[in-house]
Amino acid sequence: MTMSRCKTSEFTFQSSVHSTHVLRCLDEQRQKDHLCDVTVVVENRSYRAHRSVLASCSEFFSARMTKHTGQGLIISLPDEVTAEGFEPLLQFAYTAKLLFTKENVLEIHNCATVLGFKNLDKACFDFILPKFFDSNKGSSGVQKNQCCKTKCWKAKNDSGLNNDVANVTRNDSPATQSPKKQEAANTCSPCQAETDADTETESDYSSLCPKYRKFQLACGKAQSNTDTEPEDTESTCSLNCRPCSSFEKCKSEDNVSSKTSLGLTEEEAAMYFCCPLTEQSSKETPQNLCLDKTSPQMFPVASSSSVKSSYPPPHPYLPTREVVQIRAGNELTVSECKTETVCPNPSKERSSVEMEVANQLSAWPDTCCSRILEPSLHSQAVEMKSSELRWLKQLECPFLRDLGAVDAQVRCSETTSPSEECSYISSVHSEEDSDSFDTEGDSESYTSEQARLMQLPFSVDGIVALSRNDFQQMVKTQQLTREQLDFVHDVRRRSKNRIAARRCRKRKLDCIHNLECEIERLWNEKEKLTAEKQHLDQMRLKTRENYSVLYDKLCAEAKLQPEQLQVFAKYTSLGECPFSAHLSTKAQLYPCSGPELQPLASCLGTDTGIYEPGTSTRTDNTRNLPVYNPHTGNSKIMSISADQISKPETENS
DNA sequence: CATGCCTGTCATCGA
DNA sequence: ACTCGATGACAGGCA
Repeated sequence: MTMSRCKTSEFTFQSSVHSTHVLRCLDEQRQKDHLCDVTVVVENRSYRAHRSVLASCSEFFSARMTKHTGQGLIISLPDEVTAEGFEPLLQFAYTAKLLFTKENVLEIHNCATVLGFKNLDKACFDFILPKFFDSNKGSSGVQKNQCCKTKCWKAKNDSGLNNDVANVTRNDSPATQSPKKQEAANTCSPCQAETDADTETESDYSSLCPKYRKFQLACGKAQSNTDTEPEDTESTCSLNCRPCSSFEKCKSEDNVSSKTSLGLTEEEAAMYFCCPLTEQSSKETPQNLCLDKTSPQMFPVASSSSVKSSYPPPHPYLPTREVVQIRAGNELTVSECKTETVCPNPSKERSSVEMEVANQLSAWPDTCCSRILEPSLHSQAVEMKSSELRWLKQLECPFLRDLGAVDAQVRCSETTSPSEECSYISSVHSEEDSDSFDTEGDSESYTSEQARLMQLPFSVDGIVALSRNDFQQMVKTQQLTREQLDFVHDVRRRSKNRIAARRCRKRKLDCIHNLECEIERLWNEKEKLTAEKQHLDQMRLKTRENYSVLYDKLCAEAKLQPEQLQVFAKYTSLGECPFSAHLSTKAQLYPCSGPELQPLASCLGTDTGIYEPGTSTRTDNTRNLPVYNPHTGNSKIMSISADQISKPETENS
């Protein structure tokens, strides 16, 4: 009865990389023509692929595949579809990344429309095409340099437009947020997204400290967690607040060449080390700091993934996040990255991120970001490596950083191979995620000021993000004075420690929260058990009463003789016999009671003592005495109450 | 002005 | 020996 109500808690392990891994394997299979079961013919060219992949991406293929189930299916595409347009789409189907240029984007768009490529048309072309081909679009307002909360917040205060934007999003924010948090959330959606991005790695906490994992598990947080990795968050944030005012100029500077020795490309080095903050850039276009209200529907809202847990209930929403990436080539990559996050309002949060993405993307051709798209820099789009990702983080395209995917990938690529990923997401969400940067600005600005005074040849913002080896290598390659060296080390140490302190505090809060959960759970369990005990006690009482009634009836109707009672006692002389509760009294009340009943009562009460009706406590007026059995002629030590002892004596007398 | 909260920093410890 | 992360303690800012 009760056991059926006690369920074992369920936990869910959700891999953040599984889908990517599967997709990559499928792509490899396609390239090796392994397990491919369909041939697509376009303009006399044939492409091998997997039906399931094509069908899942394209309505056209889905319709065609379902009609033909046999092996060796060959599908010829309509004349409108060209190989130039189809190849990137096929690539997209297997990589979630669409590589396109201004020259072929129309062709791709046309093919995507014909083939009904899901999630690509609106998510990509609806706003990319106007940006490429809208001649009315000016180049003003292209600086998308702000990212960190502090600056967003400050910028917002300085800008009426941002206030408007904030008003737009304010309704989306939970009313329970503290003003500070709410402001931060309202100010800059990428910042929120940034914190969401952090949620991918907080699982480290549990691995770092088993006790936290225990608490998280106890509260079922193992699957619903959304913790953060403030380190990357901050480094990301701080790194990006330095817009590159002139890439070409940066490239020409001497320190670039020295940075290339670190394994960075010239562009990376330029991006990384010479991006002096342009005051004007951060001020002149405050509207870019936040949302673009004009593009709220650019991305379709994708379905949320779900997790399950019996206790506590999981977050009911895990919105996806789309990431726009750029590659070090002349192609633009729009990829969809579904990542586990938690936010109060998935659709709205998502839309704000989408708007930000669209907003930022719209500015690319005019910003320094566009420069890296120039064909002269890289002719080939290559896989992102950690160094690339790292310098991508420094680009002035906030959505890159703020969405956190770059961070996550950098982390993954730094710790493992690029394809071998941060293994899982197990995150605990707490509101602390979103307010990590409120007062950071002052410290950062002070540090920056100091760095300026020290005349460092690079930005101190980046040194925290560097790995140990990179940092040491960078320090070696730089001709730093003793003071500069100390300062750099000091900054790095303090930044690291600052981040560690945040993590530590967050863990502590999580731990407290989990303990509160545990307490609440245990209280509920205790109340439940108490109620159950009371119920069982009542049941027992009722049962005893029923037996009592039965016994009364039996004795009254049967009118047992003493010998019969002896026999009855013999066969019912069990400790657990419910009659035992009444024998001490019944023996005195009924006519059949008498000295003969003594063995019966004694017998029934031997093992468990004499019990009072309705109670489970043994009365203390019992004594162990030898009782003579007339039938057997033997004496037996039995526990007999004082009442039963005195009764025969009075009767005998 | 006192208080509590948040954050950065330092010192220390253990890995 | 050195680095790094975690964490307690302390101080300062802020509401």
